[in-house]
Amino acid sequence: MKKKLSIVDIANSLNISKTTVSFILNGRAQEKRISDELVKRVLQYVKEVGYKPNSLAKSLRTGKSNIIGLLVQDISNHFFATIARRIEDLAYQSGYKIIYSSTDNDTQKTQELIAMFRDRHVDGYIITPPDNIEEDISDLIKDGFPVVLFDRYLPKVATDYVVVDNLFSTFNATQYLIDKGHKNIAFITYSSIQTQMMERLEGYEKAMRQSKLKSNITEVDFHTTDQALLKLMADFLENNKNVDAILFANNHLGKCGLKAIRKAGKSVPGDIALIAFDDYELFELYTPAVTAIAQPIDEIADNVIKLLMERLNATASEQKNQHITLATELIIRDSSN
Amino acid sequence: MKKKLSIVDIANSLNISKTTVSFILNGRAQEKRISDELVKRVLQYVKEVGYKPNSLAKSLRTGKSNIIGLLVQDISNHFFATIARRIEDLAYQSGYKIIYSSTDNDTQKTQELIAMFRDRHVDGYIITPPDNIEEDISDLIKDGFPVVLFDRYLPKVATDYVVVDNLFSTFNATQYLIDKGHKNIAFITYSSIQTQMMERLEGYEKAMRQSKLKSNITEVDFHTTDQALLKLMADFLENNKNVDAILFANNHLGKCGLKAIRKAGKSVPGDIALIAFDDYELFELYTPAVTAIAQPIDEIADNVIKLLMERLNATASEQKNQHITLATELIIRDSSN
DNA sequence: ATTATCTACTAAACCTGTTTAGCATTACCA
DNA sequence: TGGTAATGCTAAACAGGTTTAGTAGATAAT
Repeated sequence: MKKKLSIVDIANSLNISKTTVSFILNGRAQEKRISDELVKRVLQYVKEVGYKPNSLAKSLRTGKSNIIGLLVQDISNHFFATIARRIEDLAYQSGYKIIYSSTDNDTQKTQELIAMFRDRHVDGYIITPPDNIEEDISDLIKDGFPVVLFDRYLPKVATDYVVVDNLFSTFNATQYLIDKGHKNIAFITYSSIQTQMMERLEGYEKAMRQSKLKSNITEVDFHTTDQALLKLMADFLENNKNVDAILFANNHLGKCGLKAIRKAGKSVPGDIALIAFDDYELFELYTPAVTAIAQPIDEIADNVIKLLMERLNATASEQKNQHITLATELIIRDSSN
Repeated sequence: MKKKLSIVDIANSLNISKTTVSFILNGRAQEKRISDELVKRVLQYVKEVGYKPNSLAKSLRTGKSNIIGLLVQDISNHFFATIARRIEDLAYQSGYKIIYSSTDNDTQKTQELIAMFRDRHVDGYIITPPDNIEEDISDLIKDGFPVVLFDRYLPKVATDYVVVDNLFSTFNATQYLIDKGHKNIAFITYSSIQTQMMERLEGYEKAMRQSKLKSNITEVDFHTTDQALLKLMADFLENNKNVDAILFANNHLGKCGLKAIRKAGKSVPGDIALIAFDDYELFELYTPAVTAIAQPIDEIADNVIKLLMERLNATASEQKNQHITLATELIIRDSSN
């Protein structure tokens, strides 16, 4: 195990001060009037021996880390995994690394993770915030850290965010079902006060109201296990035989709903029409395919990174907050019916 | 923005030396003969003001970080995302944080990521190694870092790993197809020299050989885009009309295969029987459901963490390497046929 | 000739912890 | 009573960088 070189080793080998080496490596040679000849000599030597500054020491002194903290609800969920992946790639291209972790929508866990990120001197934050996290995030912002939220936002916290037009999306999807002649359209969602969920609910209700149809809303607890969810869906189908269409508020609910419907031996969209929020390979390949509200995954990731980079590069820390709302696409797959 | 407290602030407030504070906070009070009374006073005060040591400074001095580096092939792939998620949870329970990143099976990217992890003083590594990474991983091991591989291993590198019995899995799956009367069984895989892929191929070939059937193997490049893959699969179906069963070497190939088959208007398993390596919700819900070789995802994660924790806690760095091979399960879903 | 300015660097402080080496006291023992 | 041991704590070095403040010598200006 050959010992790692330090900046002092470099300085000693070249008989110069480590200050000089530091200035040169940080591109401050000109500003510090270090001769071109010496700059060349140092860079050459550093490359030759493969010296890499210890970034812990660097972060300790500068308070910067070139690391972005990414907190998503659940990294094993396809929607978040795909966004995380793209964010990782884009950040990487800008010279930033990503540390990510799942919040599980758990406030305390999220608080701990934020504390850990702060502790590791993360430069910026990308977060899908759980409930009751307003204060922690406000603290981050107050302390000057760039924070970009996505998927949902916090009405009480002024910062950048990227969301989709949830209200219109479910309104539109519900209207689509109504136009196809469905009357008993159910909406299955999580009982949540998060903006995206509230808006999705509202879109559904608005469409139903406009057509003077009766709403049928089921709210389930976020922490329900998959098994319990399946049971719940089965019971729902059993007790709501008149329902001829269901709109699911996210991909996980849609997935479990599909399973339950399949178990119940119902046909889609013959017996019951389905629309799920978030598209999914599953919905595309299911026979017959399930109509879905597709979120623009790449665009979301692109905008999140764009906003964060703007904040990271901003000299004046006082810039306007930007709110980006992207359109979704209703991917109709049951048109044959 | 209230300034963060440092250990010096604590020491000054209590009129004692920071050395003493450090010893107490690190549980070395007894060993260092610090009076119980002072210990109590310090702990009380630290709790009161909410002081948390700066872990960067700590890592810089100790070389330890309580962080584990996790490198998976692709975090947006369901198999890896689920394992990563569980590893994250388990590590968290043992007081470790996870940094993860996707290798994309790209050797250079992986090398850079390993360098970054080293640089951030990661304590241990969990890796699904790409090709030609032997030397970098050997270096890690030589330098005393715990390394656990999974999904595949490197024959030339002596370290812990957790894999599944790939050879038997595909042998068994192929035999199942043969027993059901299929004669023209194709195997679609990536052209890869990675152990898991080689073994899967071998299992297929062995079963075909034993039954004196002719192998039909298609190897595609790992970096083929989804679109190209779809085209490729379509062409395959077009040019192999006699094929009555296909075994896919992983979930992604299986997924694309399904799409192609659906486009070609073929029925499963009527026209063509399918088995995919890795189970997937998609395969379960597809109509009719697709038979799959399910890997024991939880068990893989559990064993990976177990091995890594054993190494991290080992006093004698010279312990035996452990190789764990887990069984898969052939989930038969087309038995009706 | 003296002072001011510029050039090309560098010594030392700093970031925030951990660890080593050691220093007063008091207690114990012959 | 002098020497050793135990007790309870601390000063200073250290990890590996960045940044501040400054210095020595050459050149220019007054």
